[in-house]
Amino acid sequence: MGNQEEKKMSEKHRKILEAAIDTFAEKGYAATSTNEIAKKAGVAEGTIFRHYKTKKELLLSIVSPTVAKFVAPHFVKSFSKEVLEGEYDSYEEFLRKLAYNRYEFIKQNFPILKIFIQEVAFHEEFQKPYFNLFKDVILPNFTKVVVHFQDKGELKKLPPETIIRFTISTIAGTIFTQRFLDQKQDFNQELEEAISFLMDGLSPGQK
Amino acid sequence: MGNQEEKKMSEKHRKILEAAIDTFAEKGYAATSTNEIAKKAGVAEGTIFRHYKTKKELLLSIVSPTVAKFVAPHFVKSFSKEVLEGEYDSYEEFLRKLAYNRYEFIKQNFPILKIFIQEVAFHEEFQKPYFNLFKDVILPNFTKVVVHFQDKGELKKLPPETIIRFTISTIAGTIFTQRFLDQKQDFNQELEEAISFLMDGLSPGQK
Amino acid sequence: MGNQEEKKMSEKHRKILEAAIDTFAEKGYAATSTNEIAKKAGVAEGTIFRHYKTKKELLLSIVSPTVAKFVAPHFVKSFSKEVLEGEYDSYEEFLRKLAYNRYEFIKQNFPILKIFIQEVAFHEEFQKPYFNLFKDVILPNFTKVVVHFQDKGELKKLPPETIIRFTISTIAGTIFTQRFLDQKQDFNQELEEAISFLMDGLSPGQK
Amino acid sequence: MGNQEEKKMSEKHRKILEAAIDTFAEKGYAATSTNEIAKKAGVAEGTIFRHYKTKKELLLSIVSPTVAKFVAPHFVKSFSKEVLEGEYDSYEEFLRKLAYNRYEFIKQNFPILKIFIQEVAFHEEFQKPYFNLFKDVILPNFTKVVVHFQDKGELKKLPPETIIRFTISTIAGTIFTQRFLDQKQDFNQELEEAISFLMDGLSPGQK
DNA sequence: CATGAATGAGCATTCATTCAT
DNA sequence: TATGAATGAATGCTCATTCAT
Repeated sequence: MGNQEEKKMSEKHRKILEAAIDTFAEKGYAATSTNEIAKKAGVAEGTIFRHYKTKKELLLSIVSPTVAKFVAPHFVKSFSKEVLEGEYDSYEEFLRKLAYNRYEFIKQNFPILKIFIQEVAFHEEFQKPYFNLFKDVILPNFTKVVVHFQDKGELKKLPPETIIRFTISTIAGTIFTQRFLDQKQDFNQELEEAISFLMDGLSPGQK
Repeated sequence: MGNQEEKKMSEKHRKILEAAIDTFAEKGYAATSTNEIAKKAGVAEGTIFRHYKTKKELLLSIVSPTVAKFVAPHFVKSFSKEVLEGEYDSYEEFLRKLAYNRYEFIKQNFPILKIFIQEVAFHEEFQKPYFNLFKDVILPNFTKVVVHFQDKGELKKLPPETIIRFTISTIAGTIFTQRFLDQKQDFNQELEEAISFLMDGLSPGQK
Repeated sequence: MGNQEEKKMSEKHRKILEAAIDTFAEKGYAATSTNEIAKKAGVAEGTIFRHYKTKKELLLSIVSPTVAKFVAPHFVKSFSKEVLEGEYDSYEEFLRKLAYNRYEFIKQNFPILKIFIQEVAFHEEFQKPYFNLFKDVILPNFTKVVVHFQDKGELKKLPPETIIRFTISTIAGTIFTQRFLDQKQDFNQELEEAISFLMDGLSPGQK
Repeated sequence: MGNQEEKKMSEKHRKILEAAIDTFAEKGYAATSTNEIAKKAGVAEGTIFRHYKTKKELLLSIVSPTVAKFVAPHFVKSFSKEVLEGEYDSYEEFLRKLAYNRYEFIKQNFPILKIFIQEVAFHEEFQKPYFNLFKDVILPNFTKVVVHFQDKGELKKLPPETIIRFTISTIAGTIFTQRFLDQKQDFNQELEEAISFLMDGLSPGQK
């Protein structure tokens, strides 16, 4: 969004992209016709195919870069000890940074992420690369963080994937509720409740 | 599944239903053609429209009863004090029953529930009734349970919806992980970990 | 034309075939649109595709059986000596039968053969099978005939393929001229001239 | 080919022409897109239309001059008696010159002539002028040659068009076979066989 | 209840051609 | 002269739906 590639685009090209995002998000990829996108973008239908060979290529060009960016920032840098100790004093602080950061990104790229979530089940092109990214990059790095704080005695000695699962479930549930159900609520407060729920549930002290 | 309505169905009718469920789940409603369903079911295309006026009616007839059943059993009976005290000795026991029960149901009706989750965003016919069911029946009854155990001192004095959210997030996350990622894991053990995480996170004691 | 397969066809199906033959012959395969065929046949465009999966399948279904029949009758039976001596007293008589027979067939199937000749250069599906049929069936059998009459002293001792080439060129040229240039001429007379030209050119006597 | 007009052409213009000839010959005019020509020529699609108002004009500009040249040289000069007696001692010598000459031309301009033969049936712009050229120039001049040698007693007293037909059929058949079937054969020898076949078939002696 | 031929609107995509740069 | 983005009509083909049998 608003990144370098879009700078080089012609007005019409940008309009096509916007129209496609809107319509894919609203009605789903399969139920959106190129005719509809063209009309909404104010261009001829043929123009779409000057920029994208197929409708599917249009979908990929919308979804891929944003999802890559969504997943990347916190985890692609390798989590050396310095990074861990320098950046996060506690698992609680790590959670807080993670949650706020992802929440902002979701707020700004909501339609594209919605398209991804809707379509990922139906397009193999999506499944493999992102599943691998998760398994090979995110999960190992996330695990390092968890082990680090388990070693410091801040977290229960559960399997790291289990702790990760609880963390992601709780934060995702909080963000999801905020977006879809009670958008008027104060997100900060909800998030702090989620964090203290998580810390209570994951701390070894009370066993 | 195997309920009364299906008993009355002709062989061909049942085949149509099965083919539709399979294909909708695999490729999505919009990307599935009635021709494809007919072929997979071994019937003429016209036969589908003898039983369902439109393709959408076929979708609704697949999704609606199952989703209703998914949502109903635990919550449709009004949760009077007797029910509560008779059936659940603790929030932990309630959780355990809830989780196992829902897990079994999901396992048996997975394709249909997948269709619902994929399509709910695109069909208003789905959104209102189920949103209302949730708001007017499930949430109030679930709230009664939570308040009941808050009164007994088993749960933190957070807003009940917050507790409900943590509960659902954690259990849904556990079931989801089981279904999609590590299907070989022992579900019982994972669920017990989730329950004890939840109880630790939601109990007032350790503050 | 008017054969068994067509008997089973619905009225609309037959109309599609007729319209396609007419239009392919008149404008060429690539320059003919399915829309045009549908209009000429008085059916909906979709109807064409109920009967033929693609436009190309329609072309093949028109051309293949007729060309097969064109090529087959004289040459598919293996030309044993009995056949040769029983059926043809002289090369001249063989020529006469061949020419009249092919001429009748061409007259009756002219548009389809025209389509074949126009399209054979562009569709590999045509080239291989018919080239092989020619090389493996027609040429060897035709060669037997020629050698037979060379042995009887009726034909020059040229390579049989050369004699075949002169024979085909002359007869094809005669038929072609008749069809395209002077259709009012008497074909019988032209053919007899061609035969006596051929016999004069191919007989060993006058060397 | 390499003539005056092409001298004045820009590099790009020449590339367009070459690409168009190749592609028209390979796939046919109607099945060739201007986009494809542009890509093969390494120019922008618009550039084609700087040089030729329409795709059809491009076709005409390719085919017309070459076909005109093919047909012209032997016959456009009016065949006065002096020409006849000066240039050709016998019908046989005339045939030999005609055949070698046309064969060389065909060899050098094969793709363009192929395009012409494929397309002549579908474009009226081709049919009339070349048919007229044949009828008004070639046929009368060719007839003069035939009559000349009939008067000298070298040829049968058949109608001249019949003799012309046998001549063209045989020579065309020889060239065609050489081009399409057995390209390894020695053309000279094949041609001499054809000529002696023609002379035997057309000489009055043996009647 | 079941068929399958038929429909015509709609689909993604390609086309020859235009035109501002 | 050459470009390449843009067009809108046309393309081959698919769609959900209808209906006579």
